[in-house]
Amino acid sequence: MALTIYDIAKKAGVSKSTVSRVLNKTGYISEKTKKNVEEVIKNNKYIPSAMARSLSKRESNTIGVIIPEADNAFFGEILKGISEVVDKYNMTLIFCDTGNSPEKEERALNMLKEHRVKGLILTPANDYSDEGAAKRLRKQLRDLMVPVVLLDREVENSLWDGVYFENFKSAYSATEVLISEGNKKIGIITGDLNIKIGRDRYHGYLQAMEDNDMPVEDKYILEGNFSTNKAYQLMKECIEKGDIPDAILTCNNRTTLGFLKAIGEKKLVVGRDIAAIGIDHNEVLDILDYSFSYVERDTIETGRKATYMLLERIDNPDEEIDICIMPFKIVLKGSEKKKK
Amino acid sequence: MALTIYDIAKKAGVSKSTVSRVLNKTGYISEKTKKNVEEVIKNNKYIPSAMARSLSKRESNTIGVIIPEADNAFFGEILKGISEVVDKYNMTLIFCDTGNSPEKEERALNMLKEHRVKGLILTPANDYSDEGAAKRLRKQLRDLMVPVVLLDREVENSLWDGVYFENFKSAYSATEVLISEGNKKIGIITGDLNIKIGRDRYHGYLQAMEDNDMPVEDKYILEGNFSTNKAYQLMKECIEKGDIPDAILTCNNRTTLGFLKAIGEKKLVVGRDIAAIGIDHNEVLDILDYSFSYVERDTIETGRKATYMLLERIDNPDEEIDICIMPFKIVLKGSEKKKK
DNA sequence: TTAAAAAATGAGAACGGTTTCAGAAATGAG
DNA sequence: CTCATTTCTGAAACCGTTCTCATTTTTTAA
Repeated sequence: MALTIYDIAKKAGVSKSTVSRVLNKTGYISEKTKKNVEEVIKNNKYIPSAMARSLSKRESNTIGVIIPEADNAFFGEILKGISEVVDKYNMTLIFCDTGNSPEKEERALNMLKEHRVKGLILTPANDYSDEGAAKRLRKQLRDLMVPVVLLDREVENSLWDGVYFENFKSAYSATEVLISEGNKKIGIITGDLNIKIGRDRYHGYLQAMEDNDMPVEDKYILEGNFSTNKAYQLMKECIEKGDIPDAILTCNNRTTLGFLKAIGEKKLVVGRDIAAIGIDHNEVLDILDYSFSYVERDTIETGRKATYMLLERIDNPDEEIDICIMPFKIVLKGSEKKKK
Repeated sequence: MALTIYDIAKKAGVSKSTVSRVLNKTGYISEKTKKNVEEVIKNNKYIPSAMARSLSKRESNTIGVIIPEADNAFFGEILKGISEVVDKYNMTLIFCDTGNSPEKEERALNMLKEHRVKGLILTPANDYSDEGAAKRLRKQLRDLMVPVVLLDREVENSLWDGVYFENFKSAYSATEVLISEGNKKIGIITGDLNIKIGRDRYHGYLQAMEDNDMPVEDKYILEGNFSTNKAYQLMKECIEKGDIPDAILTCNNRTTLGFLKAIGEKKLVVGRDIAAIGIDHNEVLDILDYSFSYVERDTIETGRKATYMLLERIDNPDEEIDICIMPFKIVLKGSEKKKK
């Protein structure tokens, strides 16, 4: 077994109180004993037990992170940002991937509670739009009894801090770009409409259309679910029906890829046969010089921001709820209009 | 503060020993008290403290994972695989991202030791080819005093289990594909040659060339570092010099992208002006129907495998060292030859 | 019926730290 | 030189569990 504080005390010929003082730089200590104890600690490579310490201090130094898909670059980058700040503050990060399953999420929450985490950063498995499920999640979070920062996906009627993106507005703006470029028949491949961010983007599109007196046609509304494959299928069918819109808004990075796949397969060219703009940046498209306009947001920074907010909240539990909306930027690459 | 086992005992009118028995389903207990205690636990939403439990049992249920770049899809997928198995066995995962910095890595190791993790899955920040640094890492790992499974990057002369890829062989095979397609001047954009996997791939290339009596020309050996940008710069310069090889082997996913960027920028077409094959799959290329041949490996499965090996090792500390080499598969898409 | 065995429970030590308290040693003021 | 401070140190309680014993109660066997 690893050495204990008592072993060190014995070797150094002092009491464990003294060792503890050296360890924590607290209270009075003579330079001589300090040096001596430090020596013994170093020689024996003693590292105190975080568990014992937490137990004794009745406070852990750990935060929990629950995300739905680590293998999605979007969340990978967010995790990176979180990890950066957690490391900076010498804290510990317990990681859980739910694979978008609410059951796994519940298990993860219990596990984090067992570990008495100080706080939690959470992207819910889904946003529990069904009120029963949302209620259940809210209850689970309340039972955790620690600060929570929601990330990317809201939980309606919840009282937690959150870092979100401007879903409605970014879709609205992107749609307006398509409109202002003179596209007439403008369609959308939506995200999952069971998820709020999916709905918000869809509504942003609808609103932009309405505000600009553009007709919204059902046949150009392809109801997807944020996956590459669904988007591909929908777009493929759409093309096969022989009636494609002038322009399309794709609602996330994967949807964009599915769209492009269908387009490519049918030998159509974006920016010639169909205009398009997407939400989310696909780094690869730029690298390949594949001109595709998009709505960009800084994911790594988002992870950092969420972590700072959590730490802030841990220190000030009684401040007002803080919601941070990360800005977006529209990057035009030419795909937003059909060149004649 | 959260409830303790003692609170529950009081409410249930029993001793904490009894509550502990109910909690752990151990020892004798009458059906009646059991039901009663369970009731109280449930009503009060009592969740025992993992720290106190670990301390008492002198064993944690936690493993550590250290990877260099969570924002790299490759590691994101690996993390996904690890997380899956960790969850399956109801364990806890402490996550660290080193950003390829040995200093951060050392801090991470200390932190994990503080938490008395049961085991560690590690992709070293670099492989410490410089013997001094390698020695230091080996020492740090030994000091951890728990099982370690290395992932993707070896540490020379270490005595740890590991899950690796067939770096030499896959580069060898990929190079042979280029050779057998009749390409004469075959070049390579290497990975970081300070890292063993970088060297191994490079040596695989060299060996394949030698075994097939192909001349290796310095000017076609572009020494990269696994990054998109470096590969881009190198390839760009190469093209600008006006003497490009017939075929190129790119040594990882990012290198491939950098290569493609340079190629595209210069209006060259892979499979027409230059043949190429890469190590690592870039999902996007397939989606975009961008025919690029590559060496594929199953990353999520690799994460799972590493975790199983770790758990196995934790249970059987004295078995022989286990090294698992994950298989690779060459997927040809046509880019491996120049169509005349 | 009775003694032995089995079942049920609680008391208390232990895990490895921190922290409060009290006493001893050193220092300073008068 | 004495007394009050200040500095230094250790003893012991505590954190929330598990686990070993010991004790009591119940069951079983003879």
